Amino acid sequence: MRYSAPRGTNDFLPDDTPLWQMVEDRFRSVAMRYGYHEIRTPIFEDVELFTRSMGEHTDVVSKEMYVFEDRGGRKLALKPEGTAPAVRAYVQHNLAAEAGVNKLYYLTQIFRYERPQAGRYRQAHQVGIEALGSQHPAIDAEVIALAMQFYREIGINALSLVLNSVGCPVCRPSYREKLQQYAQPFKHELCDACQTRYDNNPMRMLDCKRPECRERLADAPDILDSLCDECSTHFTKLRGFLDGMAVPYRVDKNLVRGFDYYTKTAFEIQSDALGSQNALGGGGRYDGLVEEIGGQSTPGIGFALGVERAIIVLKELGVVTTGRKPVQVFVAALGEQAEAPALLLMQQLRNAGISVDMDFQRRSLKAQMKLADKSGASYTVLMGEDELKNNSGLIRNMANKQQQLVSLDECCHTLSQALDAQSRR
RNA sequence: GCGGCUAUAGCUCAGUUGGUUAGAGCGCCUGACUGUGGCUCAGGAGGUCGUGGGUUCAAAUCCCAUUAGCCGCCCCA
Repeated sequence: MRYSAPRGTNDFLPDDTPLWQMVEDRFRSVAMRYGYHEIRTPIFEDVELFTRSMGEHTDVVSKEMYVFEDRGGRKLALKPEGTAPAVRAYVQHNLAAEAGVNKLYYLTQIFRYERPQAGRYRQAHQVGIEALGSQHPAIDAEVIALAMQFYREIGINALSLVLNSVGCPVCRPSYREKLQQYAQPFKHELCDACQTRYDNNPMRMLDCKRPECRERLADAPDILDSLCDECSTHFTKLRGFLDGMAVPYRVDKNLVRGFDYYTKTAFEIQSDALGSQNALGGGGRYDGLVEEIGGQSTPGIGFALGVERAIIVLKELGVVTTGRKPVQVFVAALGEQAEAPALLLMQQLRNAGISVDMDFQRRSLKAQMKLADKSGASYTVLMGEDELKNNSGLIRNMANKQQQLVSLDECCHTLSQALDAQSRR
């Protein structure tokens, strides 16, 4: 029997992982510069955490969660998103007791039972942040700026930032009613999905992609005209901050986010390099979520960005190099008597912080040189009969073929200096 | 969950109207160079033709099912 990875999951092989590491490293680096701290939460949680926070009528909750019961009868779910678990941990450990705003970042895997497609997998990776404890629009602006800076630093510039406000419990209900009233006369002409949305979540009709629905709803009431004073002021200030920071964006009154917990600010980052999965990431404010999960009423805002999608875009743009990282030194040992000295030298080099590899298949010198070349090593140390007679190794500079016989005691020091000089260049 | 396209070597792909031992390029191994990489040349290894059934004298090729990937819908990261 030959096994393969389950549907919708991926193996990331040594040629892939350096690119992933680059993306992850730069995300950490940007998040740190914005004053965020890493949080790690379990890969599974109580099912209820997600049904309560995201809303039981959302697709993710109603038909995409990996739900299971453990041997103790607990109803659990593999996490389908990162916000609810982070907020749960925030409440559980009373992080609110800390001074100031809690700024958290995470890198996580998420699980959703969906039909796989490029950029859409059953096990996917997200990086995200959550800022808890401020309702000031300045934090919204900072969160959005962070996301855009992250993309810039990994090498993605051609993006559109789409912005909207989805209101709050004060103004949203009346807007929903307005929308229903508006659509009521032609409700039966909308697609099946929209007819369901009409009842469950009328705002979702607005981002329907069907041309017929779009046309019918083109002149629907604008949520931005229906915002309460507080939401309206918040949105205006946010726009002012973004303008001030020179973060370009586009307001789209039809942008609606998928989960129920969003309030006020909603944003999405899109790329043309992706197909129908054109959202690289998105986020928004969730001022009611902490309370919903059982904490003190606390405002919050965050985002989640899809790592797979970012990597698809990077490859599409051709701005990145893939492949393994080179080692610095390769040791070519000839014959059995060279094995022990070779191992010793490698330990010395590694203790000195230098990456080293050798051949472990007892191959010919020629074959070992080929491996050395493939490994990307800057230097190869040849240890054969002649060298060992003199208690030495022959250090070969792979770039210019210059060779130098150096006593084994000096090899580590010599290589270390040569590599330093090289990296300074 | 719905509709469609695809599946041949590690990778990218050829494979005529079904017709003997299924090919190429790259990669891998060996040698030319018995202790020296990249270039070149010469050899070589490697394939249950995704899987299971069926039609046929004969199937990589036609039919059905199944699995997986991709495209659109849906959803979203």
